[in-house]
Amino acid sequence: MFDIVEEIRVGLAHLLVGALKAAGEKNMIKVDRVPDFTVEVPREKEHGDFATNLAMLLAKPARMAPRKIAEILVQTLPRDLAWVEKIEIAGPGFINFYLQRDWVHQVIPRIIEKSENYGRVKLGNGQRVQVEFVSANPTGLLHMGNARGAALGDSIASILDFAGYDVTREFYINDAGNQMEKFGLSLEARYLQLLGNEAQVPEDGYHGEDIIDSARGFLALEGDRYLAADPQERRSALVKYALAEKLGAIKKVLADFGVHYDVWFSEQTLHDSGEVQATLDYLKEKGYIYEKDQALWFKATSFGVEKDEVVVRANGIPTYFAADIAYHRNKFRRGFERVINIWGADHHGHVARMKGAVAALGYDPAALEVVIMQLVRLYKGGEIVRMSKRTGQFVTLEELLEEVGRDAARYFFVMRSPDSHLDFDLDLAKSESNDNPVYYIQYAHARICSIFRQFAEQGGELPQPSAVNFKLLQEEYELALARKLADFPGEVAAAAQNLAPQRIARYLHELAGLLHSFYNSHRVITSDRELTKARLLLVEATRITLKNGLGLLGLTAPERM
RNA sequence: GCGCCUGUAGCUCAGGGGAUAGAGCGCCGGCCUCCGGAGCCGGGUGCACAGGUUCGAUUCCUGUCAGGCGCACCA
Repeated sequence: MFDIVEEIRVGLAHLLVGALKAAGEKNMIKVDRVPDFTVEVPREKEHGDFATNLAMLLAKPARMAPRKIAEILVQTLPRDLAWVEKIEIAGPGFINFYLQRDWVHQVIPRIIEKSENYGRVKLGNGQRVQVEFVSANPTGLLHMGNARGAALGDSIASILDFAGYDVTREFYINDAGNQMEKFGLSLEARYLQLLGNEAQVPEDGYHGEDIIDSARGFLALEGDRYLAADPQERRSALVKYALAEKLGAIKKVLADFGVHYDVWFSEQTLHDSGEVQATLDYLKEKGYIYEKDQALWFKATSFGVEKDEVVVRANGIPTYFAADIAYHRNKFRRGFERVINIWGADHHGHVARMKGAVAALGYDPAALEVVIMQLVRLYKGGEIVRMSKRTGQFVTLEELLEEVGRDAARYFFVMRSPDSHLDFDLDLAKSESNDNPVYYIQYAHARICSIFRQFAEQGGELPQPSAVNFKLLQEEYELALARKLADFPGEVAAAAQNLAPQRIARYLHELAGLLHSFYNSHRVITSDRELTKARLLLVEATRITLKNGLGLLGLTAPERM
């Protein structure tokens, strides 16, 4: 563990518990148990480096005034704490710890030693986690919702990896079921139209122009020889061709977006391998399946869900839900201890029954975690752009990448909570992309690199940390910067625990702000050689932290901009 | 009607049981011939409303109001 802040917190908590016990033995404070207190970093730095609410929590059980309790605790604490400068009792009964000013200095050599691993924490203990995200229908292009899911899922996966989990990124390909029928009918209509025939894309089919492109591609390859073919055969050939093409396009645009998967999982294979049937048989055996109106139903109500769900239609074809149950069984059988799905808000109704199904399969429903992200609303020219595939009027991820670029797009999607609706103003993103906060962060990184280039031109080399006196860093901005650097591992842990990449985005923005403030107040390279060395390593530690954090969000850390 | 998410500054949004609630955009005013001005510094009567729990609520709970999304033998 390379988290200084955490070490100090735990250390202070132990000391406080010790003091409470000692006071108890002397009958000065009488309580049955130690309350669930916190040691926190106060928001106001006037309140010290760390503060605890222990005394206030003891007030009631000990039947004493909190400030009185605080006094006793402080007196009982060991006196030989060299690293603590002073302890104060403040406000309603906070105990504030002021550490020796330079405690943060030790973080700098640690960061440089850890380098690209600075910020890694051992939260996951190698636990196997699967993150499934995007999983868009391979019948079209990726839209804004998919893009948000891609940025979120990939960042969550990266953060979990950094937090010590064994992460697998997976894309579930919905290449089976009803939509494949519609896909075939839509392609067929376009194909026939291209050949000058009368044909209509079904109303509930796919009306996007990309379907015409696919039909055109098929036509170029196969000519008109499917004109007279059996319609079933014709559609099958069209689907086979278009599916490969669509999937290829999806893979490519995701790669351009910086998203790479470990596993591409085909729904069809679940049907072909008999896993869907086997899963249904298993549930039936367990008594969770019954027949009604010629359909087979899953007893979701046994798991607190409002109503039961059809798993096999009256026509004998299993539903999407049946396949999804089989898919989740497959996931758990592969040994994942945590299964995380990133879903759009329009799928939230699916969460409860999916968890019910997981429970029915004999797995812990809590092992399935679903991050629901609210939908993206796209604005253009002050008006909402509909993203419906039906109208064929949606902006694709590809277009977004062309217009605002990968870094800006990814940062935009990840900077806010998944719970929050996202209004994406395309005009703003296009016309003012330079104002995007991502550049602010990247600029901090580039600035530091620029200093190093400057220094190298003068023949300088980065010093070894052991040859540097970090205590020379006493300016307010220097200390604030070092202090912020020390927070990084804790931020990674918090982001991982809450599946909240926006915490990293905020952290980086704040860190970059401190670097810019420091930069504008002090020069790194000066005639004072010792101070120059210390500052060079301070900004080097900052550069490493920025780069690691940007990496977690899938953003580049440019050396020049 | 039922369920999930959301109501924080002019706008878009972070944050979060504590001691003085933040950022970006926009607006106004400044920045030393010096490491990159995509930067810095200064300027803010804001936590939807009403109850409850608590030593302490903007944060947790309940209700009301408002917005979004679901509630298929679609996926």
